Amino acid sequence: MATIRDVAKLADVSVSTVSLALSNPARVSQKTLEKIRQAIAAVGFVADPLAQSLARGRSRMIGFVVGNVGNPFFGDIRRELENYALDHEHFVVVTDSSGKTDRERAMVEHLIGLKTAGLALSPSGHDQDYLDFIASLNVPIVCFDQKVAGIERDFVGSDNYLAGAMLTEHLLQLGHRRIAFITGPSHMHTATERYRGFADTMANAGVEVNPNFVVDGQFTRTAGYEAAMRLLIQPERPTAILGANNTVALSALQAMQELGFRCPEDISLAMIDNVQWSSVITPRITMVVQDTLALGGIIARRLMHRITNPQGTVEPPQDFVLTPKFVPGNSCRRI
Amino acid sequence: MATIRDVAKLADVSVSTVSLALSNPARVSQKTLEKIRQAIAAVGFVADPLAQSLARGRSRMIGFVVGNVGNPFFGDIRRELENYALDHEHFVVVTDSSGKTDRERAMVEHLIGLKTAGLALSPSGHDQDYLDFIASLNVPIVCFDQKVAGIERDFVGSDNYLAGAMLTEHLLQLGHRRIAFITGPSHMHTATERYRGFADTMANAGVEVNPNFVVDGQFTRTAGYEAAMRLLIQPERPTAILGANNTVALSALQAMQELGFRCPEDISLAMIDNVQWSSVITPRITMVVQDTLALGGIIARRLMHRITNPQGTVEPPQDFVLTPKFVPGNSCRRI
DNA sequence: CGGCTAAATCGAACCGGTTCGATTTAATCA
DNA sequence: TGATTAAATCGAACCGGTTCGATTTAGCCG
Repeated sequence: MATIRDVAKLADVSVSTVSLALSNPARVSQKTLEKIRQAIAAVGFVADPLAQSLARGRSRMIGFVVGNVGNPFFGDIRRELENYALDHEHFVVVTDSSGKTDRERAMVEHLIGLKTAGLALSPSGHDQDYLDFIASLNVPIVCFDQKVAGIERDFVGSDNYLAGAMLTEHLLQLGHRRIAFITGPSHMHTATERYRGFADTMANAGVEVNPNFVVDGQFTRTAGYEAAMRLLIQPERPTAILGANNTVALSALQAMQELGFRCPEDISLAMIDNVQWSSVITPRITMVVQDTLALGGIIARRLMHRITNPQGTVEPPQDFVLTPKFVPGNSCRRI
Repeated sequence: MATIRDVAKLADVSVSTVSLALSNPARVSQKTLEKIRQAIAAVGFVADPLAQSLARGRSRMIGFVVGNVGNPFFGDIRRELENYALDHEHFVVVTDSSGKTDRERAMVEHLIGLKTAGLALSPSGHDQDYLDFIASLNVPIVCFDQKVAGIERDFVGSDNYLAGAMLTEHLLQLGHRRIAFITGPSHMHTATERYRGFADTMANAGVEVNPNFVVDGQFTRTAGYEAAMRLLIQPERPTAILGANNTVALSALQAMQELGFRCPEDISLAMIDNVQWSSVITPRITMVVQDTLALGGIIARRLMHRITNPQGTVEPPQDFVLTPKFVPGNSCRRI
């Protein structure tokens, strides 16, 4: 592999001039520039990104840290970020924490070690130690999806309270009163906000929530399935189930099917967040979806903005909260 | 951030001794080792991975390159690889080419620039230029999923011919004769093999394939949908559709539903490869699935083996081909 | 044409490690 | 106790760039 010194030798200039020509061509004379250009082409020089990063103290990589890259929600965001980053000569490296906080932290540490230019992070940690860790990082970071109290960074996400409220209102309008709610982990902002939206809307309508109708689905398939089963075996069953995310809602659908309940004839179902093949799932689930492409775009622009504008003018962290959209299906019936 | 020189100074030894103590403690005396240990703890030293990679010419990163990280098939493999890699102190960076060959190449180049220890690659390229490029890389590479003729590397995948043949035989056994096949891109090994399995099995059974019953679904949603529509508007319709992968098959299901065909009453459907929420899709599609966890495990072990055993004994590339598994659903009826 | 300034170029130090031949120290044995 | 050898440690070069103060060159003016 050709190095910058090979180029310098061939072009008969100093190494520093070659470096300068590469980073700031305007400051090098025309004929020198031309000599260097030819020399670069002749030896096939490509700058070593590792050496550059070491010397500069910054790389051109952007770290993307999520709990599950397989989730299409994150997939869309990743794609948007990646396209935007590539346009700006940055490179996205994706890491997946599998939802484990300690692994997430290890990955962030690793990315920091790589001197990444910036981080797009969907944080799952919430203890003080983790918050201090994030705060200590001197790198542009845009958090998304999960708003964690105590992290003073840009945040991009959806109005989760509204999402929960919208679906609850919809079910109330259809005449449902015995509405069950499958929640997510209590330390997750999305989970608690969606639940708040549900609870407040029920209260506002003067409908009391049966405590047995609120079950924890952990946003996972197994816990969601179990939670749904607990709902379905009660003597007085709910007439509608509201899943706080796609995973628990579909787990509920599976449980319903297995026990022989029909949806929506026997029980209505609604969920927050889309899923890849929603159009071929019977019934089509009524849902509230996030504008993933818009979210991805905002994350990308905000992060690149932070990266390219050094901390000169210390812009305070900002929240970007988008309104989710109601997408009717045929999984909710009027009663 | 503390450097190795800080440690050396505090421990009152030379920099090279500290480095040696870190990489090969056995070659350093007990008391020196202890001094160094304490110094490291005192200054909070952590080796800079960039500097290490630059000096060593190799990093501890493994590149994972696929066309779509969102595909659960790749997701499972990624997870297996990641777990195994972390156990061996390596770090997986995931990149997604979005199925674009030029982007895939750019990403591989970038990963090579990062001096990755090894690559797990599901190649999409196939022209000679690309093959030469891959051949020129002096890094352990394990290819998977797509077997590309001309790439002399370890390969891990499933028996796709068998997968196509199994489902075809199943449909034949149920009495189907007018079986349609939605193919994938002709340059993809998985697509052609699956088709061969279908065609051979039909021929062996003495059943002629209606040329109008073989349509190209490109393994994508839009093309798959279009292909399925073409099948469904024919005056003499197929009694069964075999999708060469999950995407085209589900697109076909969607098309059938939209036109009012019932599955399996009107038309049977079968597919190769699982999909995340197959259990809640009605009907449950009869399919042949790959053992993704096993594939991931083999890829991981093979790659780490290549990484840790330098090319001393130049083991020839090896193919690992697993047998896929038949998973009955209720999307195929006897006629 | 000398003097002054801006532009162009250079040299050396630096980023933070690794590596390896050279040197010092310690252990072994005659 | 001195010679021999192995073990421990060191110093300097190196990986491949960047950076910045110093030096050289060029351009302009009086």
